[in-house]
Amino acid sequence: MSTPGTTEGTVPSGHASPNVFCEHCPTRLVLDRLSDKWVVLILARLSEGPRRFNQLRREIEGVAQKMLSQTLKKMERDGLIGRQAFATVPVTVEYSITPLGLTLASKVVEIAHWAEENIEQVLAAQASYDAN
Amino acid sequence: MSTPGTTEGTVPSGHASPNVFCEHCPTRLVLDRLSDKWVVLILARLSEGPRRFNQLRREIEGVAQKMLSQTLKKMERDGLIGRQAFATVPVTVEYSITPLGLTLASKVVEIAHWAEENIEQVLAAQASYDAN
DNA sequence: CCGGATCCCAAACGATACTG
DNA sequence: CAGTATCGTTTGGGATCCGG
Repeated sequence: MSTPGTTEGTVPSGHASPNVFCEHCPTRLVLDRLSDKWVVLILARLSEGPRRFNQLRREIEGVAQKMLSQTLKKMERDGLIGRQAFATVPVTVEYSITPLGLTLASKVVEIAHWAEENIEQVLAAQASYDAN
Repeated sequence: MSTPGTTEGTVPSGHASPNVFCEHCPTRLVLDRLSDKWVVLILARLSEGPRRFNQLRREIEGVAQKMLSQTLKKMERDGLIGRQAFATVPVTVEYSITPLGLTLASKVVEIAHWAEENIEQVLAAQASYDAN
């Protein structure tokens, strides 16, 4: 990435450049977000347009309410999505993607596409590996 | 992705098309791999060239031997990386990326780049959020 | 409808020690 | 050098109930 082959970044302009390979670099936080299993799917959905809470819940199979609300809160904190509540009764809440989130989403949907396109090769490799 | 707005894929050719939003679709396996915290970093390193075990260990700060060998084994099973042992003494093992792994790596390094480029915006958003 | 609070289990992860 | 084995801790995440 920044400085292949080294463990700490050089300093090209101002302060230490971020380097995901460095243990305590905050960029690791971003990669950790992708570990949050649902972030990828939420980003993909919201990049198509705003969604209400239960709407998202239905569209993303298998997610528990707790995980969804937790994940949405984290993503809001990270500035990836926005949240707007309408004082209807019962209350309506709408989540939307931010410009920042959209740039990440564009990268992330490519991973999803890759998964859909190459899953068969992966499954074949697994079968072959397990045959030994 | 495949069929936005629905929960199950249509069947264009042969069998059900993969759909990451579908709960039990195997494409979820791929996304789960990215949850393996070290996969991204290993892919990035190996896409630069082959590495020996301890070489990788040194280049990826903070990884435990156990996690590294576990993760490498999974990735080999998935067909993302190759493993070659040389009967030297002591034994030498070299890991390299496969053509399949390389296509995924190209997507994944973009995420890493995004992290390095946008981390400040994320940190700022967090600070702003926490101020409330 | 949109969540928060609580409980609980399984999996991930890390540290250490040991082996071919 | 390149792992495996074991143990203990931490975290993710699902189920359920409750409240605004």
